Amino acid sequence: MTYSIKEVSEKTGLSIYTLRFYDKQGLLPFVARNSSGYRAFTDGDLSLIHTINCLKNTGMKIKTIRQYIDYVMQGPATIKQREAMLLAHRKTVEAQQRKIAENLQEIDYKLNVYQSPDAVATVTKEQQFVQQEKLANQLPNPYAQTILSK
Amino acid sequence: MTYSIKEVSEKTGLSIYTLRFYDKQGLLPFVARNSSGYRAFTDGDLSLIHTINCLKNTGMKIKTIRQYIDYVMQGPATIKQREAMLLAHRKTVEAQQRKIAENLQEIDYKLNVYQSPDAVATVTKEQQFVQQEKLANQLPNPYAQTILSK
DNA sequence: GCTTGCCCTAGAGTGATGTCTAGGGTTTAG
DNA sequence: CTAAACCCTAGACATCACTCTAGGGCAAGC
Repeated sequence: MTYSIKEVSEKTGLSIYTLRFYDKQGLLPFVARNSSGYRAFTDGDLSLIHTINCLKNTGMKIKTIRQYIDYVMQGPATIKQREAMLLAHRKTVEAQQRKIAENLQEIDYKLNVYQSPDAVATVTKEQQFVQQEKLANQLPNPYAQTILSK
Repeated sequence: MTYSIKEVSEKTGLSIYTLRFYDKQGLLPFVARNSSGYRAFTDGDLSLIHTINCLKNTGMKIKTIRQYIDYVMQGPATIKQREAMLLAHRKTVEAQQRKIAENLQEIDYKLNVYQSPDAVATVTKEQQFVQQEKLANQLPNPYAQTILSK
């Protein structure tokens, strides 16, 4: 049993264009063709495409994914190299996660300000501070309206 | 006290090019100019650039960040809108985090296979499965070497 | 045998986010 | 007063990852 590109598109959520693009980029050297030149995807192919998707979704570049796939196509001899690649990638993904978590905290801090009952007062105070700062350096007031009553 | 674009570049890690690009995109309407037309950044500006960076690093598009900054420049009247924007963004960031965590688990699963003492056996078995599958559908063997000894 | 709905390739186009270049002005130390 | 090290703009160029178009082939139902 094999799948057409349309079926694979529906199963994976990748557009037909994207699948062909990946093939052109050398990400799908394992996908065979039938007698009419149509791509014939097997279940094993789907599993590899799933792996490709994982790497892509965690920010790995297509060139790097191709390197990984090339190793896979060379068989068990390249297990060490694959391990090294995934370990390196794992580190960048973890760093990415930490960064996102940090930034999310800052966003939450902002949200807390906006959701507090004193939001208007806090924001007004910030704005006044900025205006004083600009004034002190003889720079124009960047805000639409001036709120300067100390 | 104000900062030059180079100082801000060093403080934020954003390149001078990027800072100017952001300005062109309307992200820095609050940055004033001195008598020579040079940008003069204040501490308040740095704080807003920090916020912009948080939003950017969590995947918010420049257009959307500009909308947020536009609200900020309109003063306390737009607090509700800012809150709504950050809440919506917060949801997408959380979804993003979940997706990354999922994908990382799959990568870890692969890593476990590669790091196991039976790695060669496991990988060889996978490869044999794929080859059987291709054979069963009269498709060519995608691997460099054939390992078909049942 | 003709229409419909697939499939193919090559290559052009798009959108987001920078990055750099050319050409020119400013500031400061010697 | 000049060299070095900044600053500016406009706009070209680059990169990545698609997305689409043109032109054409194949397969199944009426």
